[in-house]
Amino acid sequence: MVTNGYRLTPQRRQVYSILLDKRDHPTANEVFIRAKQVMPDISMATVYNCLDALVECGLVRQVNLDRSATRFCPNMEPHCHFFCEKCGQIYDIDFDPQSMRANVTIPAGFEVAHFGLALRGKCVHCASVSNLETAEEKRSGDETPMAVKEPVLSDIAPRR
Amino acid sequence: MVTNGYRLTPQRRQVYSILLDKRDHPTANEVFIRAKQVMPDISMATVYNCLDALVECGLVRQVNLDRSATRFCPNMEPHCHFFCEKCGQIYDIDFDPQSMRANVTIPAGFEVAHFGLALRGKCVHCASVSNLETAEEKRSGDETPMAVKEPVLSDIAPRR
DNA sequence: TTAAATGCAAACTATTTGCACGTAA
DNA sequence: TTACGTGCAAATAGTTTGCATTTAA
Repeated sequence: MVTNGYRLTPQRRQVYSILLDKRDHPTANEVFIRAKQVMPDISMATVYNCLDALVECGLVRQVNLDRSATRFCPNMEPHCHFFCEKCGQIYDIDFDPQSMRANVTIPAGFEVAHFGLALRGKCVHCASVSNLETAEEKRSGDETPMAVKEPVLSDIAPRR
Repeated sequence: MVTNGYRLTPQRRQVYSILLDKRDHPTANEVFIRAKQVMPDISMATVYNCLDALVECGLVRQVNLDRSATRFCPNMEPHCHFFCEKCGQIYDIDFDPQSMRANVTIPAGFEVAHFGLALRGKCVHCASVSNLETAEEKRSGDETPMAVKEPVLSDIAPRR
């Protein structure tokens, strides 16, 4: 019998279960490492295949926030991602796509399938740490300041 | 004299001017190809260096929408990106980050530096084309339907 | 004068592909 | 039974790095 569809293989179960387990937005490589602990013979190609299948099936989302590796998220509830620029952690944050939609005027003829909101900044932990550091610097006052780059390129002008 | 900052080199001018020219969200490689036409000796490493410098200076944004190469955008006005899943084109769309912000409840202690909204779907052009195709199929009715993947993985369950 | 930028090549990381074999449906 | 999935290895992207030389400030 031709199923003409995705098959439920042990590898796909395993990969999905790994994503559901810690929900820490792992990269394909991290999934691979965790999967190997249970299925020593699994290959990277299979991990990508499984992840892609899960995405296609609408069970998993891809998260692309910067130039680094794609991360995977099994949370299909409406939510957005907060990326901590200090520690690299990704956090899920609730939001209402309905009200979001109301704030964007889609040009006529465009068909929107998905809304993706990404926030960047400092997470609770990193924010409190760097606030502490700032406070300490102010108190002691003898910190060698890190070389700060002056954006002199600001006065750049396009060539006529 | 120590400038302690970014230098305004011909290469950086050129790269920035390329981004401003067509505003079509090119990848680093596309910028490289265009730059070579004017500066045959420019290298890929320099293109990345220039792009990164422009980003650091707040003149350019990086756009990461999927697993493919990072794209670069010289539009620093508040806007979001619409990614056409059919043709791959990226469009800038206006939006108001203020009202957006009001719709997301940031957990206590998190410091948000940037809001990034990404939309996916079909652009005007691709939407009209596929609507035409759908209409044709309905009329003729003898189209061999493309093999549709049944997401049988939907009933997947995490291992206990 | 000199720290920063360039060009080149080599290194790396992320992802994809081809193919023989295995297996879910 | 058979189209789809797996594992392995090799191939491709995409991006980064080390280093000798050049250059903006």
